[in-house]
Amino acid sequence: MLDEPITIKQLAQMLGLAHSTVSRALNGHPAISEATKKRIAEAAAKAGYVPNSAAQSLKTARSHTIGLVVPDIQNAFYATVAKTIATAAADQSWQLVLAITEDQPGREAHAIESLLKAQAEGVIIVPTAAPEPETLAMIKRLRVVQLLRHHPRIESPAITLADRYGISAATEHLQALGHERIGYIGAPTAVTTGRERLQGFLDRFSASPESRDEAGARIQIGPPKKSFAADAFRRLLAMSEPPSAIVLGSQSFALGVLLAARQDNIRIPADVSLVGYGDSEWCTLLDGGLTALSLPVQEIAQACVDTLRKRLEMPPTRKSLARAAQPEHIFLPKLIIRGSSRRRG
Amino acid sequence: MLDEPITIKQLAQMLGLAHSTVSRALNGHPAISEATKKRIAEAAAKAGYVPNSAAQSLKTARSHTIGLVVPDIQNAFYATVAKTIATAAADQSWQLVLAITEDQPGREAHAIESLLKAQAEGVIIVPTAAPEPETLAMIKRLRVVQLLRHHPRIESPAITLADRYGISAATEHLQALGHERIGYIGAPTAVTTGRERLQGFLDRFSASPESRDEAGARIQIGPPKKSFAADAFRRLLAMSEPPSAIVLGSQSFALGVLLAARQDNIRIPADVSLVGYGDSEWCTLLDGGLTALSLPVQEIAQACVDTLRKRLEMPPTRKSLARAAQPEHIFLPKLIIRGSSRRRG
DNA sequence: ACTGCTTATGCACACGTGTGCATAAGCGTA
DNA sequence: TACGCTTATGCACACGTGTGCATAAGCAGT
Repeated sequence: MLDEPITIKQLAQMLGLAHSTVSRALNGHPAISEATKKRIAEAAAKAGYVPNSAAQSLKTARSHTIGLVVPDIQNAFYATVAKTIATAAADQSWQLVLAITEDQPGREAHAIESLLKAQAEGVIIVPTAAPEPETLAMIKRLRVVQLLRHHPRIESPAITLADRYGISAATEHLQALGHERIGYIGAPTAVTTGRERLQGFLDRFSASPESRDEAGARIQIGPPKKSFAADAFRRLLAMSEPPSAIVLGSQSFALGVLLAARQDNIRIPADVSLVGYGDSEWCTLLDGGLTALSLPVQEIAQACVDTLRKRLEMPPTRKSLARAAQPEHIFLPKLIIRGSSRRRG
Repeated sequence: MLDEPITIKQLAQMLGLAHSTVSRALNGHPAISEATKKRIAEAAAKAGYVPNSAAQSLKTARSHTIGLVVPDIQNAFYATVAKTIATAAADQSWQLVLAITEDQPGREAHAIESLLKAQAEGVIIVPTAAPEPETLAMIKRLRVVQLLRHHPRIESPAITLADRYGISAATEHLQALGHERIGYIGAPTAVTTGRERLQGFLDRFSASPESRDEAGARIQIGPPKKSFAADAFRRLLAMSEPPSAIVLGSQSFALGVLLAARQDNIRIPADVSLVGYGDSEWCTLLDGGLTALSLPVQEIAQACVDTLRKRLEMPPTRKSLARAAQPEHIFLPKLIIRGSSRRRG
C-alpha cells in the first residue's frame, strides 16, 4: 500500500514491449523466446511485479479460492480439519477463506454469499441445523462437500461418521459391564449428528417399551457447552434412581462433566462410569484415562480434501455433479477403553 | 457452478434498463428513485443476482480481504485469535484468508505473496524466525499487524506479551518457595518470544556468575512439541543434581511433561514443582491444578482486530503508516498459582 | 523475386463492475 | 413558447489481465 502496485502495462512499458508479450512470457507461453522470457522474468522480479488476482479471476473465471465454513475453530476436531485443508490449499496454490458460523444460520448465510461473490471454486461446510432458504439456493451454485452433518436439501457428497453405530457401541460397552441405568448427555437433535447419536443410544433399549421409557428419562439434550454438560451431569445424579454410567454425545461435554464431578466429589469411575465422545489430547491425563469414542480425524480431513479435489476436476455439468452427490465416505468411530468405565460394583 | 452466474448486464436487460442504473440502484445511489430501486432489488433477489467481487475489486481497488498468517491453528491460542478475527471480519463484511506457516519461511512467503496478489487490505501475522528477503519486501507493501513475535525488519505495530517479565515472575515464584535448582524447557531462541522468555529465566540468576552458569546447565531448548518436552523433562531429571522445579517456556510443553511424569511415576509437585506457560482448558483437571502463566488471549485477539481496523482507516501515506509502526500493545501474563508448585520439602 | 513456413510480437477486445458526463423528461416561471 | 431547474436514466470509458488474430521478421526452397 505504501508503494502503488506495478501493473503489467507499466512493466511492459519499462521494457519497451506490449503488455500482451509480458503476459505471455510470465505465463510460459511457447511462442515467446527463452531469451525474452528470461529478460522479462528478471525485470518483473526486480520491479516486484505481482499480478492482480482480481483481474486474473475476472478474465479467466477462475478464482483459486476455496472456502471452509465451520461452527467453531476452537474445537480440536475442526482445527485439525482446518490445518489439513490449509496445507492442501497452499500446496495447490489455492486461497483458503475461513468462516465461522457458531451454528447461526445468519452467519452461515453471510459466509456462503461471500464465497459466491468471490466465485469460490469449492466449499467445505458443516451446515447449521436450519440453513435459510436463500442459503440453500446459493449453495446449489457452489461445489460443496458436506462435513459431518448431512443436510437433506443440500445435494453434495458428505463425509460423515457412523455416529449411531458409535454411540450404540459405547452404550453396549457399558451394558456389558453390568450397567442398567445409563444416562445420556447429547447435543441438539436438530442436526443429523445429534439425531443419529441419540438414536444409537436408544437402539440399545429397544427390547421393551418399558426399558425404552426408562432410558428416555435419563436423557439430557442441550447446547454443546461445558456449562450445559456440568448442569446436565448434576441433574442426572440428582435423580431418585441416578444412572451408574453416562454416555456423552459431544466432544464438548467431557471437560464440563469431569470438572463438575471434581467439584462435587463424585469419583469416576467408582461412583459413575463415563464414556466420552472424541479423544482429547488430555484424555490420558486423568487417573486411568477417559474411555472414549476415538474419531479418525486425520482421515476425515484428508477425505474432505480428496473429495473436494475430485469434485473440482469434474466437468461442471449438472449430470455429473448430481451423480456424485451421494455420501461417499462414512468413517467409524472406535471405542478406546480406558479407566473411566468400570464394571458396576 | 451449475447455473451460470447472472451478470448485472443481463439483469439490466431483463428489466429494460441500462446496467449503470442497476448498479447505482443496488449501491443506494441517491439519484435513483425509490420505486426503481425497489423494483430492481426485487428482480435481483428473484434472479439470484450476486455481484462478482473480482470485478468489484478491480474497479474499486478495494478487496475487502484480510489475511491471518499463523504457525499453527491447532494451538488453542491461535485458534482463539482466529475465532475473534473471523467474527470481526464477518461483522465488517471482510473476507478472512487463513494461512498456516508451520514456522516454515517458504510457506510464509507463499502466503504473503498470495495476499499481495489478492490486494489484501490488512494482514495479521506471526512472523517466522527468519522470513525470506522477498517476503520482507512484500510485507512492506501490505498493512500489517504483528502478533506475539516482533521481527526487527518488519515495520508495523506489534501486539506482544511481556514474556521476559512473565517467565521471570514464574521463576521468582519458585525461588520464593525455596527452590534453588530450577530447570527451564524453552522454545527456540531464533524468534523474539523464545529469546525473551529465556532471558526472563536467566534474569533470576544474575546475582553471581556461578549461579548463572549453574542455571544455564539446566536449560533445554527445542521445538514446541510434546515429544521434545517429554524428552527434555527426562533429561533434566536424569541429571546428577536434578532440578526440584521446572519452568515451561511454551504452551505446547505442559501436556508432554505431564504425560512423561505419569509414565515415569514422577509425582507433581511432590517430586518436581511445575509452572506452565499459558492456561489450557484442562489445567484444573489435574489434582490441584497446574500453576501457570495465564495469557489474556481474548484481549490480545481483540487488540489485533482493533489495531488492524485503525490501521485500515489510516490514509495510505508513508508518513502516517511509519509513525504508527511502534509497538502499541504489550500485555502482561498473570501467574495463577495452583497445585503443581509447592514449597521445596 | 516470390511463396511458404516458422518464430516473435503487437493490436484490440473481452471479462463484470462503477462512475463522470450528457441527455431526456417533467414542471414551474417569465 | 422559451427558459431554467430538478430528477431519472443511458452512454462510454476505466480498472488489470489474458488471448485470438494479424503482422513483421527471418529463412529456406522453387
